[in-house]
Amino acid sequence: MKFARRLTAWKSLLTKRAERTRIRDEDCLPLDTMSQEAQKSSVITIEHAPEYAGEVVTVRGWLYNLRESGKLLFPIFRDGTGVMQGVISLKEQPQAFEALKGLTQESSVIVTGMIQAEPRAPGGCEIHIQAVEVVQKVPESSPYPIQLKEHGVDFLLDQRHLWIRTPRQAAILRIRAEAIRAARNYMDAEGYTLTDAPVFTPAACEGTTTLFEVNYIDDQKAYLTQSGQLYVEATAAALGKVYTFGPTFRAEKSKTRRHLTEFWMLEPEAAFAHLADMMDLGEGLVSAIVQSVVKNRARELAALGRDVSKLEKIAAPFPRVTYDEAVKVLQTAGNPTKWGDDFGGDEETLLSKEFDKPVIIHRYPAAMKAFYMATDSERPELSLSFDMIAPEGFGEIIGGGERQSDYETLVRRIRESSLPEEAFQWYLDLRRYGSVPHAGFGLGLERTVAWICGTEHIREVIPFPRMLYRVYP
RNA sequence: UCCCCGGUAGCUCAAUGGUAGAGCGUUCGGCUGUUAACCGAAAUGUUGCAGGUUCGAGUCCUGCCCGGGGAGCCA
Repeated sequence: MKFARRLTAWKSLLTKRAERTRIRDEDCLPLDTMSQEAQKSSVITIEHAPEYAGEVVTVRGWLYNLRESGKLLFPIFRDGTGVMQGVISLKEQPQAFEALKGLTQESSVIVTGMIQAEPRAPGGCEIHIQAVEVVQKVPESSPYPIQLKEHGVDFLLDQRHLWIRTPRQAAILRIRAEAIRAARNYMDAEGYTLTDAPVFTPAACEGTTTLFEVNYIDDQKAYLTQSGQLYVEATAAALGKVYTFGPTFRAEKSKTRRHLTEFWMLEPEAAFAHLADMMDLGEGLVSAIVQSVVKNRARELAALGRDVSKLEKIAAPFPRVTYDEAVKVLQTAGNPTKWGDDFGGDEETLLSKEFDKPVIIHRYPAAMKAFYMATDSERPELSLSFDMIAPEGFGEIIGGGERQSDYETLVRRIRESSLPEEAFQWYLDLRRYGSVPHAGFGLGLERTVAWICGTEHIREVIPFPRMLYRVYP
């Protein structure tokens, strides 16, 4: 009902805007009218502009801001790779001056001019404009809604399709891409094969209350996956060492800065692997991701104002404490946690503040972990599980452990968890036909990227966040 | 589901129960080195919705809607 109401509101808002935004023909220039200057000069991206000092080049992008000072204009252009200031005087370039004067924010432009080092310009160089082609002028009657000033969260999320144009958001999305690339490179180099888990599933992997139910063909019900875990166990028995990387969905009624209803997980699984192997893999993976971002996305981290010295310290090995020890640490710090309690956000933050690296907590009580988790043979009340908590209070980024490989125990755990046994027959086959010890984990991409970027809220690190009561745009 | 905070111009926010305002953006004018430029002027309102109290409600009361933060749960 809430969605329906909001959708109606959005539709009327969009209709109103469309009425205001009728674009006139004279606002647009066909691309074949490119000036002779533009046709002669080489097209470059702003990130490489300093390398072209002294040369005449063409930049294609959008007008980010325009400062006017009489017969002198200072437009700032952005092209997705960065922003660069331009300068133009009425006296020297009257035609281009008129084209730029009064031009509205986010109008699309093709600009030709000479790159010059300029200490007074943000970024250290600027373009002395010789020719401008306005590809599309944003009409004054409906100016670009996002200004160069503070905005509220609700407004920005409604404008997410435009918000991602701002330099800060663009930097975050580039860091996300780098994190994904680094993670896949690391997993591939470790001999893991990428396999994909289905998005439609017949039953729950985690709790049943957080499933998104969808109508499948012919009145069947299906559910959006909460985790690729069970499928990756099957492919591990087929290929040995595997991982999935894809979206997962949880209908948790959670409104916190750490939650999305749709988020991406990287889930490795290896046959004949044990808890310690996965803790090693997890710290190696996280180190590789962080170091790759530090090395290849220094500009973006600087744009975010991130303290890179904290990230530079992130290298394996990470500190490891058992659940038993963690409870003692918390109690010593005056926290009321008792043995058997799960750790909430406060407890995680308290524990992570003890270290300047992610901390691994292992061997949680079996009662608080999922049905497929193996138990410690020496202390059956403990599970062979581990979590990795990010520093600086960014919360749990990895959860995993060794899987229950015994058929009878697994059947009993499925019954105890009130899960539909028939839906898990294929999964139980993995214990009928050549069951082996195996282990894996899930790494939450957005929480990891949020920590690396130091963002206040996880919603900024995914292009189009899906959250409780928000599926637009 | 529960607790706390909020909803006023396109945006960010003001406004002892007593004439709804400012800055930004937009429009018009000025300015040859601006840094979210600056200076001058103009236009812009169903104060989330519905009731109630009152001579009078943006302000107080009740209900509802919407959003934010957090708890539980989780990556």
